[in-house]
Amino acid sequence: MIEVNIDVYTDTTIHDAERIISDAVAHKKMVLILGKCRVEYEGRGASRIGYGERLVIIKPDGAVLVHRPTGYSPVNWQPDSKVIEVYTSGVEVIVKSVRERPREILRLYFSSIKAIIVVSGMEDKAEFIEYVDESEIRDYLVNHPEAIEKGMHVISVEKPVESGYVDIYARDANGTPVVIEVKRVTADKNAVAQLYRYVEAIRRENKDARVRGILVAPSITKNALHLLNSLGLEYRQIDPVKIYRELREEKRRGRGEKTLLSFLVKKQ
Amino acid sequence: MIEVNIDVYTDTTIHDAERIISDAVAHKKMVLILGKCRVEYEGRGASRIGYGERLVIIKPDGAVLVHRPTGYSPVNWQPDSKVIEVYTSGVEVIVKSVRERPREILRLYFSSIKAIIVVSGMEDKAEFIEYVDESEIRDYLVNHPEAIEKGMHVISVEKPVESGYVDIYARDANGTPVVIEVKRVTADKNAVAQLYRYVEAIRRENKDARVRGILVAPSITKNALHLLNSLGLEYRQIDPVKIYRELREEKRRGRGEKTLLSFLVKKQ
DNA sequence: ATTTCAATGTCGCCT
DNA sequence: AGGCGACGTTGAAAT
Repeated sequence: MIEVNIDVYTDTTIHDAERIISDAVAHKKMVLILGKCRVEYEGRGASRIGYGERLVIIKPDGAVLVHRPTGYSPVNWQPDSKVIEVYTSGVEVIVKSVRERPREILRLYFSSIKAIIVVSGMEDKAEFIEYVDESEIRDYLVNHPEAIEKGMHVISVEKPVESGYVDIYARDANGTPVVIEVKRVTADKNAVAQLYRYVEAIRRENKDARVRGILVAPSITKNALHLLNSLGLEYRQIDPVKIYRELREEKRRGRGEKTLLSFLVKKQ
Repeated sequence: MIEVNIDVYTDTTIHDAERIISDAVAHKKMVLILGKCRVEYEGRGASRIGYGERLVIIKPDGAVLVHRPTGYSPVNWQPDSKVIEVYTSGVEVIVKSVRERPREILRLYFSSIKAIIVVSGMEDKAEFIEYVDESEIRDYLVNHPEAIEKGMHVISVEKPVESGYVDIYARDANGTPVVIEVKRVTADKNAVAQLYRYVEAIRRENKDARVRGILVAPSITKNALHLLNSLGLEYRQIDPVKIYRELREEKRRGRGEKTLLSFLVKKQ
């Protein structure tokens, strides 16, 4: 198994720095450089910035980031680059990063280098998961009520009742009213109490005790489930990630139908 | 004079790591952390990512960047944050960054930390200079309308209309109104739609259908050109690099003759 | 403080 | 590879 290895070089000579960086880049390692540099960029745009102390990151895939001491975004960068040349003028260490398509060149001129950190064997295979918010889950369930239960059909969304709003008000296959409360994260006793209040409100409205209450969430705490059961309410598990992917898929499919006119009608 | 100072810590215990990072953040130093972590984000959106080896940057202004081994953009970030808490569960070092307006929380859970680099006294006062931007191209065309078409004369610049601003409002050799939209990069359908909206707005204003629309850009996408043609609009190609050089030349030439008044008259 | 518009936007997906 | 739309867009200028 490969292990992360980190080499730190401080107070190097210009020539050592050139060799160390050059070597690391050649071996597709990640390099961090802390030093004073000026930067020139030319490509889609063109810019330059004089000497300042900066953090430069060169990633194994050729991405280059020049960070100033403040701010979220790099002052200069290269999203990726095929060729990274490292050389020296005798006085400065120069890093030249070239990107094709679009043709862009980034040049870093280091007048002094405080530290070089070379990192090899970094591994990050984790999947980035973006999940949906509650309203998106609710809208998805409105469009796919069968995901809650076969034969379910939606009557209204965000229906106002005494104590708030019922996320989804529906009827099941038998025509029995159903109050559906949606949570994006683990449901707790508060969520159960909320659902119960809404169910009671609808029962009073309908003068009918046969109103079901369903709590829809990715998970539920033990205590909340116990309370739910004792109140005669129900729980349906959903997978937000699955819904997220379904939504993405739907969005993607919908995009295809877009016509010239629909584009023009669209604001901006 | 303050000097840049760099402290590198490797193979620290969880508790030492917590103390070092906490201390550095408190003293508004820049911190680089190389280690294995998972990340949770919640705010405008919500995301999580499991354990992976990453580079985390905490800047003196509270900006936080979580970088994977590849790619330009951080997998998670905080543009700036008022509060950064560093603590430990005994097993993990946890960094919690909170941003107000919009309320966003970023949590990093380090299961192992390979290296901590603390940088203090970084100074970067250099000014970032961008050579040609859209407004410079626009101003160039305002001063050289013949570059667009012989006989063209400018009526107004940044003329406000319903849906935005017309870059250049002009009349051609025949006196016909012309709406000119300038783009510094390849024009796409958005640019065409924008121009079309402005042309329509001017037609309504003038109660005159004889309004020309010209999109000025270094290049245009195939679809955009097709849309442009079907809407009866026109395209003129310009070369930003050439304009950049002309501007340089003019600036150089003009420098000698420049008087206080000529400068004051000049926009911006 | 809010809104609007451009961006070396970047990124991912599709043609 | 190029077009197209979305983004936790970011960032700056104008309101």
